[in-house]
Amino acid sequence: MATESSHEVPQVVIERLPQYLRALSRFLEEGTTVISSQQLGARLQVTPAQIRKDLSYFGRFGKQGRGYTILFLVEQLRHILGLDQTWKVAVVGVGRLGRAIISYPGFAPEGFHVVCAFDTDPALVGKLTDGLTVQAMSQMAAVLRREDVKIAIVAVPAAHAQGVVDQLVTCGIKSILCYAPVATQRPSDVHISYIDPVLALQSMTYYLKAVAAG
Amino acid sequence: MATESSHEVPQVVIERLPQYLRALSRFLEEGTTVISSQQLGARLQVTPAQIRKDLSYFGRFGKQGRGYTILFLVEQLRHILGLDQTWKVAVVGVGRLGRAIISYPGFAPEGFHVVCAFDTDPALVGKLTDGLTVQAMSQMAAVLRREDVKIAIVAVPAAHAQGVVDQLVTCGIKSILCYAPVATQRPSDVHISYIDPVLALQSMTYYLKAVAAG
DNA sequence: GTATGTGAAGCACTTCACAGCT
DNA sequence: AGCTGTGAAGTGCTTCACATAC
Repeated sequence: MATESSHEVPQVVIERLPQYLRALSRFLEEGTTVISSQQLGARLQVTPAQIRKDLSYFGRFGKQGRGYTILFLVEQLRHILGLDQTWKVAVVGVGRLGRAIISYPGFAPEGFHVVCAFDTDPALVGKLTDGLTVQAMSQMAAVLRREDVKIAIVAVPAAHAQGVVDQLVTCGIKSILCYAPVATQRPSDVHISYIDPVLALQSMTYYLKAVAAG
Repeated sequence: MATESSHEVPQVVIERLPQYLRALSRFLEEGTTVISSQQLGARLQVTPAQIRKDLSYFGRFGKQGRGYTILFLVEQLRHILGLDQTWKVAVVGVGRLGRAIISYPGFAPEGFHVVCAFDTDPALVGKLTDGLTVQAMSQMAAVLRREDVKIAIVAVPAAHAQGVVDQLVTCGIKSILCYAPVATQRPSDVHISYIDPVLALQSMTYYLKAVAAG
């Protein structure tokens, strides 16, 4: 009971669970109520064994001979991932990209609510953006604590990203979604995911080039 | 000479090369001309052995006792990745997100040029968006061929993504960057990368939840 | 002395294959 | 008959450690 089991579940597994969840929700909408690992895997292009093994890290959710009751499995996955609650999110950087993130309609339905926004630019501070008042960076520590924000989205220029990450870490933030195109240093207990379309394109050209040469 | 060596280099390696390239470019800008795998790894939080191994798939680019001449290594990596040329890109879906992608200033400096945009909405077709005229989906096959476009960015609603991917595959497109939140079916020789902030957030909450409980 | 390049060892994730339940 | 859950086997990526080169 001393150590949490967090590290026994491979991170790749944790990254697949939200995909399972999303696909299962769609099956539900389509009227399916029970599903096999076979069927789910076909939709997601994952092997059935992979799905069963992934789920087995957390319990026994299926019925042999039948499959999984989708509604039940969805509930379980939402609980495992901590998605049976809402999460407050802060956006740092309210330029073109930051504004797009703030007004992106895909977060709220999934339980992620942007509740505050920060920027260094005095010309932006105090302005309303989609119902949010942009606040000064100096306010950040106090606001994050008061609002109990646990997740930050970084949308500042590359040159400022490291500084912003440092500040967020100081504020006790452990989860960051970073849109800035730079690898940032941080303590090992801070999770950062990067959204980086240019990196994605730059890997794809390797395969295009190879095909063209073949 | 029969089989291309594409499959001998692990995909994870290909995904790291653009990161190396970006970090190296920054070192160059800072005035560094020679670097060790140790120094590069420290910046990217990758082990030196990993970097040396990754590079060894493609040749010997360093000098023992010294390290790597950055300018030379950058050139080599750009060539390996096929980044020593420009690539034309098509955007499919010109809603809010599609417009943001078209006007994103980060692609062109890296050699990715959005040269055409498509949408089903007759109200959008013919309109100018950042210098591009939105075209009807029916034009797609002809335009992609004429312009020699090899990469497509999908920015349509989830419900239409599969259909669009199917059309792109029919057009011979092998590389797709997909912003729609759905896993799409496709032939194994078609590469799709997903940009999906919600999935990223949904994995992060697992660790937040675990910390809160511990 | 310093840092690369690389077989070999180590580790982690994936797939197999089958016992067990429905 | 069908499908899950899971040890065991298989695969592939990462790290080690050292010969080699400067």
